[in-house]
Amino acid sequence: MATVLSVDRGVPCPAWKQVLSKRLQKRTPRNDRPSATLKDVAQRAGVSTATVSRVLNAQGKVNRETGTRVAEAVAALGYVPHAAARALASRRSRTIGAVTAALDNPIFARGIQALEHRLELSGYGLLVASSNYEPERELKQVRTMVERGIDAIMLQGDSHLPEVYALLQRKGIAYINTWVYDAAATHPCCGFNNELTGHNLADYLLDLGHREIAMVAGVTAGNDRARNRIKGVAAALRARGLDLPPARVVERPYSLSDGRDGLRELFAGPGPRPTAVIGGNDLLAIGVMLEAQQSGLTVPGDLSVAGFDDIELAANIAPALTTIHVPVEEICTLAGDYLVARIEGRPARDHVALEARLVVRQSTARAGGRA
Amino acid sequence: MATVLSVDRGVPCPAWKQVLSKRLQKRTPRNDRPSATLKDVAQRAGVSTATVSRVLNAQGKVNRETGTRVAEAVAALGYVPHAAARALASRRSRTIGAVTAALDNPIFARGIQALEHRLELSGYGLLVASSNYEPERELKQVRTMVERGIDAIMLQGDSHLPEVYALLQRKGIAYINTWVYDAAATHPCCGFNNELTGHNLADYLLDLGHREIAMVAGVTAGNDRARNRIKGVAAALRARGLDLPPARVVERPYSLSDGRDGLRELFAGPGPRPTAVIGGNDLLAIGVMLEAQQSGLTVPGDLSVAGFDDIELAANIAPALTTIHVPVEEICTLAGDYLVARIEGRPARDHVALEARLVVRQSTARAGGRA
DNA sequence: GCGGCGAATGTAAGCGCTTACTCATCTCCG
DNA sequence: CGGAGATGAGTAAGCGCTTACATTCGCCGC
Repeated sequence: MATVLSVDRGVPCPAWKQVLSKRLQKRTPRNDRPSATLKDVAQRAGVSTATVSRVLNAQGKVNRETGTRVAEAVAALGYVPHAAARALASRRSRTIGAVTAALDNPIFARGIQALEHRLELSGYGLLVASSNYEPERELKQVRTMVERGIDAIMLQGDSHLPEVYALLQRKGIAYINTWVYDAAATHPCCGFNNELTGHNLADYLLDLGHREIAMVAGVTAGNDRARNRIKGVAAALRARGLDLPPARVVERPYSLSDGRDGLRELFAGPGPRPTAVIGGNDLLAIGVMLEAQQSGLTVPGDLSVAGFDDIELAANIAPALTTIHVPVEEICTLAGDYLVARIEGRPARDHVALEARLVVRQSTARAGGRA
Repeated sequence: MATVLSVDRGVPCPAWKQVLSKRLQKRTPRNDRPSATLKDVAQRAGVSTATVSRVLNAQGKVNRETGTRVAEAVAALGYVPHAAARALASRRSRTIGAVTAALDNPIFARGIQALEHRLELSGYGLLVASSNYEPERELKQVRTMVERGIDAIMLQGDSHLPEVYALLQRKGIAYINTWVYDAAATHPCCGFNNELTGHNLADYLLDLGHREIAMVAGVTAGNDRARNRIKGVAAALRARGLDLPPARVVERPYSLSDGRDGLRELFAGPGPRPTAVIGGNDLLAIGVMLEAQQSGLTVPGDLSVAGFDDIELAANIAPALTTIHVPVEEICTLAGDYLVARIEGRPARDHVALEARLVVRQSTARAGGRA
């Protein structure tokens, strides 16, 4: 399709993994120049290490003048505390982990970014990993994060391998499931009711007169959110005496091309063509929309399309996408609030509900009516 | 523009920060159930801690049978090594840092994800932070990462505050600048020549007959890549006796709406309207394209648009975007290779050039010709 | 004038691991 | 058959901090 034209000039063209180099680096032994330690600071300031530690940790209890002297020593020596030593002695690493399904879905990336901002405020670092929606991999990642001594961890969804919960509980590590809300959940969570949003979105399409509704859903294996969204849609249809047969639900990961691909499969299916397609997330929905348009259909004239998430593109593409707005920054910020509170021994609400609202735009219209 | 319609049902609708809770958590003292330590494992296996350590670190030197016995003890106790202790004793944290400009630009998120994958293979964790293109903030983040004991760090671009380089060098921490390549650079780098890609892209448009070329560039303050792309474009124009006056370059962050906004400003400027606009990255370019289309222009008929990066959307949107394909996964994977090699004392090439190719698609056409 | 108290600081015991050394066997040759 | 060299395992000294506990000292009330 796309012509690839190299107009490169001057720079040699190395293939993947072929590289240029100027010189080889010699091994730099760690430990080269031993950095200043607490002891050095203490010596220079003429106090004990305990006092320096107190100053650094702002525990009050220190004479103003002594504090100043220490601060000067710290500055003069360019002293940088050694986190591992601190973690070992205090049994706190001041790092929090987050395992996300996929960083390359912008909605998740935004969440991670929001969490990082929140944690930065409280002086925590953020260790990330992406599980690619594979539970086994998630477990492994949680495990290595636990080894790394994270103080708390943010998870996505609530269907995790039992070992994940067991490990976290055994180690007394605070955790929270995000993107989901269930008042009756046994685990802390912060998010919204995915099934309900699916239900609402389907209701809206039904109200527009659509009867032939299909979905390009996310892959449900190990993904409770995808599952629940489908469940909600199916329930809404059932409530009106309609059905959501398997052939009307195709599962795809989460890219634009997955969405395009999904629509082609739906159209190849048996029975009447759907008049409305719900994407399991905006990327899928937009993929569906682009595929429809590029195969000559108009949206929403010939096909209504809706999604979940409300990524930036949803509001900007033409036609703008009707979708469920997910307050991802809020979810992750609140999750950060929760984790920090738990670490620091403050009480925290462990079931937080946020609202994911339907945002009607131009990609949906009455069934049958052309635009 | 967009109607917001709440069809929420059942779930109360808390405003941002308003939350529901089921019960308050009691403080869980850390240290609750002291986890098994090396010593416990040693005891159970009837060996010394040194032996257990050797087994865990696969240093050979251990009898097969002893090894098995230790492994059993580890499993039986559910032993998880304590990374901080390990880091303190070995002076290696097995974590690497990455500070990116913005995680919510999908191209960067993909890079981080690729890096994480690479590091996972070698057993390293990834600490992330996003600087929002603010040098001061980057410095602060590098500093806290250094405190956290990262073994190495990946940076974006090559214009960092001198304190950043100084700190890293003083601490003997390996680092690499990504997204840039300069054979003569004093710092390790892995990427491509941004100026050259700007030059190539402009040449291509000039070859199509465009003379009125404008840019919606990234914000240049503290961003060498944005600066160099502009520089390349300007050089190409100059080489053909043309000019790139300040009014023809507007700077915007990196979102779709920034792109739309940028085009409006360009159109409001003096002189003839540009016939081709280059976006400082694909998000900006696509924003430009959407704005043009939604204000009644056709792309590429009335306006040619091109970008940099080649995000997934570029190939899928209509018309598909002509852009510079940036091999971000390769860049970050190679950067990971480099950092791991340096940490482990292996030699590594410290100037790696990759190619960023022009990919011609449908958003550009001959000047004057409608489609 | 003395016991007592609180504030400011020092002392030192670890936190859980790695690793340089040491030591005991065992193997293999001359 | 003695000793050099391997090999496998143990001993113990930290790594750089935090923190419980001890100490010092000035000051107050009676």
